[in-house]
Amino acid sequence: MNLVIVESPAKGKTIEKYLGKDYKVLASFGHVRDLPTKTLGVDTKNNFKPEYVIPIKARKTIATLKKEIANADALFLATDYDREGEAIAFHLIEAIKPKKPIKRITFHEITEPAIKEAIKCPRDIDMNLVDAQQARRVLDRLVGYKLSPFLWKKVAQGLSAGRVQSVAVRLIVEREREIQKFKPEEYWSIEALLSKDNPPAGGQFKAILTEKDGKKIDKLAIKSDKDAQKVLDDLKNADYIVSEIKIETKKKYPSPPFTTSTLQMEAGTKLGFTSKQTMKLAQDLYEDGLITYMRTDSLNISPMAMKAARNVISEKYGSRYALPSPRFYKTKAKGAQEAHEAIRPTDLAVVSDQIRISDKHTKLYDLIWKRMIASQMKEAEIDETIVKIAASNYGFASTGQKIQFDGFLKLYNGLKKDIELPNLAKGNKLSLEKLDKFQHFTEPPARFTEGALIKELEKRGIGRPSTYAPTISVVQDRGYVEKAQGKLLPKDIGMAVNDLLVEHFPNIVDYDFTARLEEE
DNA sequence: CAGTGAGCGAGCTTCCGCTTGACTT
Repeated sequence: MNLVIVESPAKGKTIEKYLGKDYKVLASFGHVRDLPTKTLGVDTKNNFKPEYVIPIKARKTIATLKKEIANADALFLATDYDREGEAIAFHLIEAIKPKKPIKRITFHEITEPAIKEAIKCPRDIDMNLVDAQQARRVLDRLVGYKLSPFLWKKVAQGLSAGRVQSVAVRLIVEREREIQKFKPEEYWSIEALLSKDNPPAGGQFKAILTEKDGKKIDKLAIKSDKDAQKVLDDLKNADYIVSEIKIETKKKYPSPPFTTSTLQMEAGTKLGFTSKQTMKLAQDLYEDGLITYMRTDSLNISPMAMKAARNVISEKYGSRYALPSPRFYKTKAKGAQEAHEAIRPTDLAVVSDQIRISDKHTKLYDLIWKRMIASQMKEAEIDETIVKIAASNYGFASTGQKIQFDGFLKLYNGLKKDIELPNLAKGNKLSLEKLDKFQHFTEPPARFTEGALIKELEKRGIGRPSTYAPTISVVQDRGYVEKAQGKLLPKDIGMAVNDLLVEHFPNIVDYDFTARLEEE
């Protein structure tokens, strides 16, 4: 018998099924050793040597694993293929001290061929990766456990600061200040309602003023009612003549399948779930074997699932919606480690009607299913007609849109209505039905929603899939930030703490601190 | 002699990232 250790018990069950009776698969339930919580646990005078303990929660796990390894011939460490996973494998050895052969194996997807292949090519623990994790851990501890007491002394008991949470607060505080100092700027737009001469009936369409004396008019160029009125006066006796018609076929491609961050964002905007709620629902779906792992930064899809998607698309929507060969996506997220697949249904034949846990589970599953299927559907083709219209020394433009082929839009993000223009030709004379001026004001930047903040953190490489939702919670629990109408805004204490940290520890709350840490 | 207050020491809070139950509301 061989013992295989993975991080997640749900994953373990699946893998055990693939490996058969010669293998027993157990879970470590995440990390099994960590720095002590009560003390710093870092010897700053001795090359920052970390002191590790086995947390109470992990003691039972370790006891079980020790017992099982005694009966096993060999130990396979199948923790995740990333920095934390490598460290967990290392700590498992340190905590168990197995007297059996140890093999480290890795895979990017939980499919039978991937697992069987992994078992065939074991390797040693990569100590460089382990050391990178230890450095990350020690640094986070030093930052968190040195800065937090500084705040207890200067501001209030129980406050906290850290590499990730303090930057999150900073983003929210600085956005709020931008909004506060924002001065709205007035500007005007001019819109003509036109129709084709002979016959005048029907075929009306709108055109926007875009040019003057052959030059583009800046959006903010017309600053007052007086300026706008002057344009209207100038155009009093103008003839409106079609000067140019351009038709372009544009392709619109589907979004990639979900990662943790995009799932949290989309479930927030489309379903109104908080990131915490989304993760809880996704966890349930995962534990029931309905979706792949939900804490991931990878856009990869197993070849088997690609094929399955193609079949579903051909069957449900017709083969012209299927792609001749699979579409691959590459992650743009800084520091992505891609230990898992993207988030997708494990069996694409299961549709949301069959999910009978709760209404919310059904909705989230439906979103994941559609996003996955759409990502392998053919792109949409949209004909865009741009009409330019000359009116004395001014120029107007109107854009028409016609969907030639809906492709993935049939399933995801819906169809926008066609914008119809009458049949026009260069030189056509148009009659003016109405000429209007509209007042506008520039808008301040928007406050962060949970999703927008997660997107910003991910873009900067700050935080990981497992910490986005907890980070949003902690900045609220500390009283730094509150949510109003779904938007995050700083409270006084959040602003005060931020200013103090920026003043005394500018390099640590710097937006690029994490990026530099990763590089170095 | 009761009440007040200064002074002192002990004990508590805290990070990020990996994972779920076992708790409480």
